[in-house]
Amino acid sequence: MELDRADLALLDAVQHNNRLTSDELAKVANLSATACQRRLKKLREEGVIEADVSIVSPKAVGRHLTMIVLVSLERERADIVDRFKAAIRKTKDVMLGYYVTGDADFMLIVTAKDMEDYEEFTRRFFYENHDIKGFKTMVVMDRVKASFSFPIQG
Amino acid sequence: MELDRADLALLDAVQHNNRLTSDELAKVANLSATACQRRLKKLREEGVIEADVSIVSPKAVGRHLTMIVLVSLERERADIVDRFKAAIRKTKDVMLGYYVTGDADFMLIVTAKDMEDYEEFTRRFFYENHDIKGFKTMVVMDRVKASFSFPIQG
DNA sequence: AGTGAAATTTATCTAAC
DNA sequence: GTTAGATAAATTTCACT
Repeated sequence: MELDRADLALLDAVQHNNRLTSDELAKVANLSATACQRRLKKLREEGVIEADVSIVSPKAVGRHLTMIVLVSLERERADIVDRFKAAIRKTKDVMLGYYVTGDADFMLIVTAKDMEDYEEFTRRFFYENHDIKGFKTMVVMDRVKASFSFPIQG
Repeated sequence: MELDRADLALLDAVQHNNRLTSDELAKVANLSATACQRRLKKLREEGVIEADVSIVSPKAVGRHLTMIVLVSLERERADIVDRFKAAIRKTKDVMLGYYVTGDADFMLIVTAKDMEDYEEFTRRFFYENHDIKGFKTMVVMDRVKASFSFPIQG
């Protein structure tokens, strides 16, 4: 899908705040409110906007721990990789999961209520999975930034 | 802030989709639409809901590369750490930034248009910063999961 | 306190052009 | 792409438990 300057301006606005009214969006895009709505509808239909979500404070709902986990598989075979991807997708404790090159095969961001909860997760997710060679956990001390946004037309 | 079962149900709903109408939310929370709106307003004011955003497809706007970067500082001194946190916050290329324990001091998720763009970022962000001992980049081959949500009451 | 129903305000959608 | 009118949703008010 081709994106013009107005589309990019709208995307940049809603990736920071998707509760702006059409009138507010009209100003940033220099367009009418109706045009903005039509464009955003299309951007959602085309998958340029993948989702619209509220970012909930993990601490406020009792997820006091966040972990960065680097995972190495026994073999980087397509079926093994795919099986692990499926496991990531269906496991709610895993917030983010990336398949990467380099020292590790996967990087996960996992939330847990406490250390016991995390340990329970690792038993369930890692120790019962024979495809996994090993994993390394880094405990998050401070979430410095979690903007889920990136430069649009910069 | 104290959260009851209805609050948690609302949070779980909107962390997956914040464009649900109050009538739809009323069903999931077993409450009236008015009550849902009031609760969500308070959850936003209290910071339980930190933000409401659209998740934009990085590829669709030309951010074809995502990198996981593990950063080590020369010394883990408070002022150095704080200065680096400030740099993270003001740098738009950095989507996520965590201060962590373990092998690295920081884990960043960075997007870039292409390799040249990423290299330019590393020069600007890392090589000019004398507090940084080193960094290790892992290229993302597949973003398996990016839900930004976690289990609520589970 | 927190709820829910009705009235008001506000925003969104559906045409028309 | 816009403007204007119809539709729908979010706020506000208020009576209630």
